[in-house]
Amino acid sequence: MAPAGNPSRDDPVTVDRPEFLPDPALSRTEMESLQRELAAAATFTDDHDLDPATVAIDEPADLTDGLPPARPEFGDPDAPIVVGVDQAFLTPSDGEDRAVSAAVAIRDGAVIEYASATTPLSIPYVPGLLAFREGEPMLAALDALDVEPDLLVCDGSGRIHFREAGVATHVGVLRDVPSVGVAKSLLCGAPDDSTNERPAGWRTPVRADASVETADVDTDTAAPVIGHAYQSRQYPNSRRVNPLYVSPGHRVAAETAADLVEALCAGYKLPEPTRLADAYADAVKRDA
DNA sequence: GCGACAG
DNA sequence: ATCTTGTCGC
Repeated sequence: MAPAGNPSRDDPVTVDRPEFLPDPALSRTEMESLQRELAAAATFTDDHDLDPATVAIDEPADLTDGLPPARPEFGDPDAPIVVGVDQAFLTPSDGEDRAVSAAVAIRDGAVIEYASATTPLSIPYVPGLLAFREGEPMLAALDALDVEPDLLVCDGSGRIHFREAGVATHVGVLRDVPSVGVAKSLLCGAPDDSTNERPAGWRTPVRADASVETADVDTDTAAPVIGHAYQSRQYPNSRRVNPLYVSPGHRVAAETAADLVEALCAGYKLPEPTRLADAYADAVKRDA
């Protein structure tokens, strides 16, 4: 049940904007200036035909007995295709580290395709430069997909980023496809309200702070909203679950990004596309 | 110098 | 992200 392309790292990756490729060989300074140019090319307003209602997922997938089989013939063939992307890592004590990138395409609430790619990792994780470590693996997995995504749901930040160019923005601009970033912790910025003890469904804007260099953080003007803290799940008598940090990747406004992610959540903390991509990445990692 | 930092 | 069993609380 896991048909998966397996492109090698040397296969050229398909992009609409090759000048923004996240080349891991760049210097840190070059990576940062590339991100500034990327942010300038990104669109943080709605430029798509998506309606949260048409991508909504009502029933969570049952993962207790493995991943659900891909059923391309199921559901409305004209519904938007939402693709969740996530990575897992292979760390042999002797060889090189490799990334397992997984993409899961969902349409009308059903999985229609799985695709993955296993690629060598060139650089370590550096906060703010995640796209240069995981960008190529993600693009390789997206290349292995037969269907064309109408929306990308990336694991990590989009506009919530020092230069407003997180991995969701990076991949979205390269492919010129609407994208949103879903992070489990906050990279930068400041929530309007405290995120403690919030009920499911609650959200608050996240505004740029002094660490966001691309935004003007003056005294009199309110700082721009770069994303939202969204409480996707909570327990009745406990306040342990942390919120999700949702931000625009490309061609989606901050408020809409939160609306879309809310519609894609079906009872678990993570939106279904991310949850399935996470499980699929682990599955590929296990038998590899 | 101190702090703070997606996966 | 990853290394990992039991365990506290829905």
